Amino acid sequence: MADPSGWTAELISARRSLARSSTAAKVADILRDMVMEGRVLPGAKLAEDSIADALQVSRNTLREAFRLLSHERLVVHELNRGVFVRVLTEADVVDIYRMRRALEGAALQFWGESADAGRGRAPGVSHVRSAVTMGVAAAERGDWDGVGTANMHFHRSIAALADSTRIDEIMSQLLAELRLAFHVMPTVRDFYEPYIGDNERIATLVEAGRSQEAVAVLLDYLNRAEDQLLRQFASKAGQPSAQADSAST
Amino acid sequence: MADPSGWTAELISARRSLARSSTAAKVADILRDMVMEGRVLPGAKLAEDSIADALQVSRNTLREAFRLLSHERLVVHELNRGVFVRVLTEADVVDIYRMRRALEGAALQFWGESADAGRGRAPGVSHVRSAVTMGVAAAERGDWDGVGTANMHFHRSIAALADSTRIDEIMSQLLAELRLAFHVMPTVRDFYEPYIGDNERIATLVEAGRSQEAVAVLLDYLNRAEDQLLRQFASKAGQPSAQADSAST
DNA sequence: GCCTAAGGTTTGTTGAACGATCCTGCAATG
DNA sequence: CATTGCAGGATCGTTCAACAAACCTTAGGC
Repeated sequence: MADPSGWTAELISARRSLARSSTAAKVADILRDMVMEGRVLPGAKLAEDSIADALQVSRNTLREAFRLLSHERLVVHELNRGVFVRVLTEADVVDIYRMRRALEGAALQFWGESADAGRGRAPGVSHVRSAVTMGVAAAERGDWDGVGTANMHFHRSIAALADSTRIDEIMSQLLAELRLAFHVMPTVRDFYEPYIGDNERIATLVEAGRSQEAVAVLLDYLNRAEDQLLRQFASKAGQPSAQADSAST
Repeated sequence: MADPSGWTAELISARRSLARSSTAAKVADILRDMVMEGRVLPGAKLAEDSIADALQVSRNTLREAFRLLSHERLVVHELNRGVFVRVLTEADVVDIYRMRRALEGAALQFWGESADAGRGRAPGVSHVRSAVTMGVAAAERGDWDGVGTANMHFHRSIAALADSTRIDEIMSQLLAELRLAFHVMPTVRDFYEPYIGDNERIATLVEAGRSQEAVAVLLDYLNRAEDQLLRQFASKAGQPSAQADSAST
């Protein structure tokens, strides 16, 4: 009998394409992407009729999709008024960074105490490094959106050192939330440029198994990034609100 | 003019009862409570028709409620098959404790580094202590459900030292998920009794501002609790599955 | 400018209908 | 006996239409 692992291995890799999902879940995916990519800005109203018409789905299906999104903090569901893209507040930013310090800091610290740290080349560490490489390359070609994307990959790979699906999921949500702030920021370059070297330093320390130092640099970075973002909020405080947009206009 | 703070204070306290919520959200609350209290066991199917009939709501409203619940990991939504109360796996337990070590550990550590720790009687600390008191009293009267509830309050108050609504929320969800395991456990006393003294020790260390030692005791507790729970899973591995219950039977 | 009322719009819920999918039971076959 | 195939029934997912409730906008009066 010929080795079956060849063609059954192909079946295994084909499994992903069999995944079905409900229309409500698909609609939620579409809306989430539009929000995360800034094609619908914070404050915008997601009007049921126009979206249901545009996507050619029933209003009930759309409502299910809204309910699916409501836990992700990208939209806010206001009773009898509808669903809106979240406007991130300063308190949100403070809370998000508080949680990032807890999760990313703990992930890095516990990883450092584990057996893997003595072998600096574990799989998770290579993801940390490749995110740095990606960010440096994007910066060199002036692609600041790409720098931001690489930075998100970097921080997700730090958290992923914890090897926890729950932590991965929460981390994704936190970074998605932060994107809401960036969509209304004057320029992304000003935010990311100062920190490219930090990621490089952290990666090097991680590879060397010097996790306590890596934690210190990481926490320092998170503190500075939080401060910078809050300063952006403060400098916008006097400007008129340009965020009351609607999906129907 | 008489002091208005008396009757306006009553208005303020009555505000909570004015909070409106949609029927879908109310239905989700009812179902969540039933799952968390073990009135519907893990593996049970939440059949649309019978629940909609029982609650006298439309099937569409119930479906919205299911979608509201789907992020909380208490139920699992299977396409074309329905919604089921989650059966917690060993991998779930490992992941939950991994995240608890990250969150509770970080909350306690960062709190220790903050200005509050030198004043061991900050508001959050009193909640830690009162949860301990509550647990000891419950144990003395043999109320082991009460001990479990107090233990949950204890760990939530530890995480709440982080002063983060997101951390509080995640912590609540993690502890709710763990309840799923306890609903199918032979006896809760065996689980909690060994740990009452740990909570006492942690609280005393927190009050004394000795946060590093408190972190060490906490992490040790979490490791032991995880091991014990996993041993319970292993000892159940050969038993027939009594979990394929249905809400309609 | 402020307040009130009326009208229009939108949301939340309901119920019925239909198609797709799954589950169960039974029969046929090797 | 084990496996496969088929039919029927049950359930889920989606759609549609309808209606009531709540909100928003506009117009008029003071």
